[in-house]
Amino acid sequence: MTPEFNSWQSVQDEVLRRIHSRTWPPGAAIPNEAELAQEFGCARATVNRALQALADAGLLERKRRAGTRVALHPIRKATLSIPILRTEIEQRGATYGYGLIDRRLEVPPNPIRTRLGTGGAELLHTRALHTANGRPFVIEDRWVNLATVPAFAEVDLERFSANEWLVSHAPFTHGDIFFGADPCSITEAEALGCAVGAAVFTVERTTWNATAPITWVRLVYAPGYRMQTDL
Amino acid sequence: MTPEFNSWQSVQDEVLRRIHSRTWPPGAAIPNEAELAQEFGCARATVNRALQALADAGLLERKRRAGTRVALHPIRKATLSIPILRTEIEQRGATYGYGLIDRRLEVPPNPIRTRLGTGGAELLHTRALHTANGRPFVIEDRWVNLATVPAFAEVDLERFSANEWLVSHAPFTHGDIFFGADPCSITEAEALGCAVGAAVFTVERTTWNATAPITWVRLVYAPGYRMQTDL
DNA sequence: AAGTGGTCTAGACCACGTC
DNA sequence: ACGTGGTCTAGACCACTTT
Repeated sequence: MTPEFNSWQSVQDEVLRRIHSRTWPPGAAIPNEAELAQEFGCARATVNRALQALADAGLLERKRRAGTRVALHPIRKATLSIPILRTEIEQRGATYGYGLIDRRLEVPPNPIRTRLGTGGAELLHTRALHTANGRPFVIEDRWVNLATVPAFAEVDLERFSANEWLVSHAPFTHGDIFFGADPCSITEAEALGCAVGAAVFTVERTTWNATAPITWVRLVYAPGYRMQTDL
Repeated sequence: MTPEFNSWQSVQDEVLRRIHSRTWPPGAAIPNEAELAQEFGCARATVNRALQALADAGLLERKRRAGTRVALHPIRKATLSIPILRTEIEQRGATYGYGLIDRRLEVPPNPIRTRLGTGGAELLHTRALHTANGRPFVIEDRWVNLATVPAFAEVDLERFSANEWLVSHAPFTHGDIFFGADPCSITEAEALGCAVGAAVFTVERTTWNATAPITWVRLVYAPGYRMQTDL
């Protein structure tokens, strides 16, 4: 007798099997939800849930009226979780440490001013070092827009990292993030205790609350750092 | 009168508003689905859909019996789409080019052999250069396990890149991916036309089909490359 | 115009984890 | 043990897009 597919996961597994076995080759249209529901002996909503998950994963392409097709070039989507730095370090089984390097009110250089759109206003510029087992792990170089987050001016940055405070007190609605590789500058090399010009992994993140810019941060990881995720 | 929340998106917006306005502060428990459904005047399934989306986004933490809480440290999840290299270059408005550098059957060095778990077997080692507007963009250094993908042995790699062929012909069930920054080696510098030791962004990806290893690939991007995504 | 996916509803049962 | 989220169902209406 026909096996039963009474959970959306089992439906998803079966659809995956047909894609991998090329029963439904790349580019082909697959039966519509109603037909599949009948074949699988379940409700259409269950099929919908399964297909939607596969479309999110990039394996199917769905359009109203046009139906559902197997993606020609399955674009894999890797999800990076971006935890606070303390958690990132502790998850590696290391002891977390933190120290403030610098904190001053000043007008940011042009590229940052432009990205944040804060014009000629002064922002709070903070620099800090996060350590793992006492060894330099990452530099946090940050500009905070006090016009959006006035309470940040009062935070005792000797004790709490800007990273942590902002995450729990200044929710953002959207932002962008860039990953790259750069040669280590002189001041960065000094803080990280590595050679000038060494290849370092960098992250630059800008966040907004609605249209109000909150902060721009550049993270410079010590040489050898790798960021990982599963597919 | 009470506004109506008859779509899961509007429910999500309202919940978001309450989180941002700290009506429901970080760490607090929020009413259960049945209560919210009644308050919002919609079905519980609609509330469920909204809360589930927010939990996926890392803003809520849900546990059976324990209920739903606002996350203390909202872990942002950035999703990177990993397209085939041709598309990545064309999306930047550049002309895509491709050239095979090398192709030979050999036993991989120990680290790669260990990662793939192929023991002392020979794998197909290919090296290729992908160009944007004729300028070196990324080196693709790849080991393919012919035991899993025998058809790959017949592919004309002068015409089709390994990247593209594998994506459409060798679906993988899972894999992992590492991002890092490395100093450019001599051979890499030669292919990319940059200085030896320059900081380059690197990606290392391993993929399996069930338990069978398919391929290991290292991508070395030309200096200055950045990977971007939105939050 | 018509067919497809997208979503909502009301009710039900279940799995899990906390109490 | 029991309350919570997780899911399934059957039916319905709607939005979109292609024909």
